[in-house]
Amino acid sequence: MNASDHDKSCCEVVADHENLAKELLGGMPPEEDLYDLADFFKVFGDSTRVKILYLLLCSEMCVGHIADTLGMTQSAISHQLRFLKQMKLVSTQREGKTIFYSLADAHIESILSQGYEHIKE
Amino acid sequence: MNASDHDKSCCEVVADHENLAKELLGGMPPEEDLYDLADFFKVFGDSTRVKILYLLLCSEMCVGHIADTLGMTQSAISHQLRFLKQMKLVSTQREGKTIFYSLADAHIESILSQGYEHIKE
DNA sequence: CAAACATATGAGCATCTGCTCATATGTTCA
DNA sequence: TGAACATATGAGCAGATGCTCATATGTTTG
Repeated sequence: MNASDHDKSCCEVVADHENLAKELLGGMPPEEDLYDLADFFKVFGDSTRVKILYLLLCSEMCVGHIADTLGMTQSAISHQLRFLKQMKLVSTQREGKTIFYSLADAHIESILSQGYEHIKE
Repeated sequence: MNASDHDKSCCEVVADHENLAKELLGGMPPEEDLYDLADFFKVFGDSTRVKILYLLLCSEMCVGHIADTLGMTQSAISHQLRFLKQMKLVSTQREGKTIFYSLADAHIESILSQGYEHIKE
């Protein structure tokens, strides 16, 4: 069975099923935003990145320090930080040889804590 | 360079670097919770699932109707709904042959909207 | 019970992801 | 300038992911 085979009689009686679909789709953000949104949440969908974000919630940190604290390689952390930076969740500040990473978005803490509330139910 | 090779002198002077790491790790949720948290956010990290959640935000819907509205196969949607159910984001209610899915968590709307705020900056 | 309908599920496959390894880039200081 | 340090990055690989296709399960109705 593919997308167009659904017998609409299963749901409440609706005069024009196609128009309802359009109406529902019209009520949500545009397609492109939904992709961006999914990409944004992908950031939080990996435990390494979540750990990094939690660390940065306490204070800004350099790459090597994050790697040490999490017991991971500098390379792995650096790759993830690049991703976090692309997604504008962290920002950097160079001081000599070292580069400090810090959170760049105010929503992060509340998003994390709301997710945490969910899994703790 | 691996995790233990980092020369701690790059950061602020800290008396006992290892203890600081433990302290930072102690300030965040336990390892297992962080995995659960990442798994939770993984749900929002796919545009198909985000679309489903947005639809269910409007009203409960049956599988075939969701598939139709999104222009995807019944199978694809059913697989995703199973995942959403496992993660306790949706719940089901059978009425005869059809099964209605609805949101099962109050955090979903605010998590989605905070994510949306972020990408709209 | 058999046919029709709604949904669920397992296998298979192409793509994506997150790591490692080696190496490059950039900075400081002797 | 060259050595040491901090970070970035590209290639490659194993495992995860999201779909399709075929089929199974469950429900209603003739």
